[in-house]
This record gives sequence, structure tokens and C-alpha cells, in this order.
Amino acid sequence: MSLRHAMLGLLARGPASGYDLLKLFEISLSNVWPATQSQLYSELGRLADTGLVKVVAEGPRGRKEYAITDEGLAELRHWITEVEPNRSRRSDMLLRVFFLNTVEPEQARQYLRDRAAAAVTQHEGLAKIREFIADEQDALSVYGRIAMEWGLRFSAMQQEWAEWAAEEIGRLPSPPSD
Amino acid sequence: MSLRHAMLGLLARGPASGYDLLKLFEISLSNVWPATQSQLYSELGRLADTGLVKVVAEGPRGRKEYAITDEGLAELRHWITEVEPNRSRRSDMLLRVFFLNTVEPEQARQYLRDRAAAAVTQHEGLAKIREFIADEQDALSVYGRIAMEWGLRFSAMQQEWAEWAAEEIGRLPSPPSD
DNA sequence: TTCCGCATGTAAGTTGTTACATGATTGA
DNA sequence: TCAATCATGTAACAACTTACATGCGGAA
Repeated sequence: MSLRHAMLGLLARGPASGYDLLKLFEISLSNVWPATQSQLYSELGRLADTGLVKVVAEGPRGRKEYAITDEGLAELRHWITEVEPNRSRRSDMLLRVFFLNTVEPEQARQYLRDRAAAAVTQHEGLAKIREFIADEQDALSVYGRIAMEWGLRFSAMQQEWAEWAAEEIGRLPSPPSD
Repeated sequence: MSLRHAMLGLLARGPASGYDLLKLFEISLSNVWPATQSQLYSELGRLADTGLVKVVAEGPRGRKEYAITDEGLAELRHWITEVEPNRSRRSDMLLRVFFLNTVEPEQARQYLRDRAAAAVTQHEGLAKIREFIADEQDALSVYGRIAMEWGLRFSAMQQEWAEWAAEEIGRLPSPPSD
């Protein structure tokens, strides 16, 4: 049910079309809650049916501009403050770790080294975006910066962990067993 | 497609029934890749159809014991070493952060304080499990300990971040605006 | 003998992905 | 005029969730 709230959150900033929302998802929410075009259009229909958003303007090429309603804003606030976030997250990266005993220790180390490298790349990417945005004042709200900080800390943590883990494996070179 | 690999990974340790797998998921994989009973049974059927596992014994109450095949093991190893892990993870916790500007700053701070508290609880839970397991020797493989360490570091990071962020908000008490 | 745990399976519904399909407008 | 972008929608499929349905076997 988070897709609908992501859409309400974007519409809380101002009216937008399905196409606008797609672009907004791509540039600002792609790392947190990716959404496809077909998902957005069908969900927009449902949101309009339940009165959480409504069409406020029609433009060229069949463009329909939607705005959040009072009910929509109330629902968004309810979701933010009263609905407990999901703690469970699936991670196929971590799932592989559980099964590293089925491959050669050297492959296991390589896997972890690759994770460390991926974390570095991710961290660099975020740092670059932050720099870029620092120029334009206020381009990112306080909350945008807080989310960005999460990403930076997460990728730093992952890098350190993966490097530590790769070392850890080297300490007992047993054949793939179990 | 990770569910099938999670199942192959568990079967790589030894034969098991659908029921056994369900228990294994609950106790060891629930935080990394949750699965429901109906998912497991239908996926077992598909795995058997494609020859990645096979029935090796039948027991009381219609029990069917499955074992991984050579093809299954090859597929598992291929997935571990050659398939790039998904970088995108959905986080409704972080999604809410993006929209905290729609609620009162005090509610936003409360949200972040709650995240910090949840992280502490999670960290304590993991630390307890680690202690408990340390008693029984070898109950957790090297790789199990590495995964556990990820959880500990992740929850520690999240706690620190949430506390930092809650402070950050206090520094500019603006009304809820866009 | 009765209850709990073992054990399997199906159905319906939701969410998410990929692909198909179509067409209008605008700027070069 | 022609290509890129704007713009919407549908269909088919895959993954996941929740609920329903049934019945055996073993231990107290």
C-alpha cells in the first residue's frame, strides 16, 4: 500500500499528471520506492475513485492533472504518523551470504569484495549528487538531506562490513562443505 | 526469483520436506527472505518440474522429502557467484522521511525518535540471539555470523542516524509547508 | 480419546514487471 | 516534415499474501 502514499506525498507538493509523477519517481524516489508507468496510471485511477485525488485540469494530448484532496492529505498524514513502517526487508545480497558455504572460499571472498566495491560506487554517486544539489539553494528540503544522509551512512556501513567479512573468511580456509 | 534460490540453499544442507523448509525459513531466513507456506509448496512443485530438486523419500502423512539435484546445486552456485544482487530496495520507512514536511515538525521528530527506539530494540534482539547461539558450538557457520554482524551494524547505524536526524529537525522550527 | 503438531494442497486477491499499443504536440 | 517527447492506457504474467480446506499420527 505504499505506492499510493508515495503518490500522495508527491501530489502534496502540487498538482501533477501521471506523466509528471513518473518523472518525479525516476529522479527522486527511484532508490526508495521505484514505480513503473503502468502502476502509476492504474493507481491514479483508484486514487481518484476513492476521492483521495481529483482531476483539476486537462491539457493537450489528453493530459490530466491531478491534485490531492483534503481526504488524501489526511490519509497521507495518518500513514506517516500512525502506521508502523515495515521492519522486514528482503535482501538477496544477504541471502547469498547465508549460502556462501556452497561455493569455494575464494569465491565467497570475491563476492564480499565485490559488495564492498559496489558500496563505494554507491557512496560516491550519492556524494556527487549531494554536491551538485548543494549549489542550488533549497533544492533539497531538510528531509531530503536527512534521507540522503541515510544513504551515505548505509553505503559506508556496507563497505566496512563487506571488507571486514572478506577478511574474516580468510582466517579459516576450509573447503566448501555442509 | 530469489525464493527458489533460498530454497535451493536450504536443500543444499540436506533433504527436507515442504514443512521442514517452512520451519527453516521461519527460524533462519525470516529477516532476510520471508516466505509463506503456500509459496513454498507451489515453488517446490516448480523446482521438481524443472529438475532442480527431486523427491527422495515419502513418509507418514503424505510427507515428501526433497533433495537438491546436481543441476540445482549448479544453479545455486551460478546465482551466488554470477548474478548481480539487486541494489534497489524498497523502504517505506525512508519514503515517509521524504514526506515529513507534510506533518508538524514535532511529529516528524517523534517519527525519527521512534525509528531510533525500534533500531535499539532490533539490535538488542540480535545481540541476544548471538549470545544464545554462542553457547552451542558451531550452531552458526562463519557465514551465519557474518550475516548476523550485518544486522548488528545496520541497526546501530539506523539508531545513530535517526537520533542525529531528530536533532537536525529541532534546528529549524518551521511550520509544515512544502 | 483427544488434542497438538505434522503435512499438504488450492483459491482468490494484491502488487509489481514487462510488453504492447496508440496518438498528439512541439521544436529543429 | 520528422523525430523526440509528452501522454495515456491495456494485457499478460510473475511474485507475494491471506484464507480456506483437509486429514494423519503420536503423545499424554
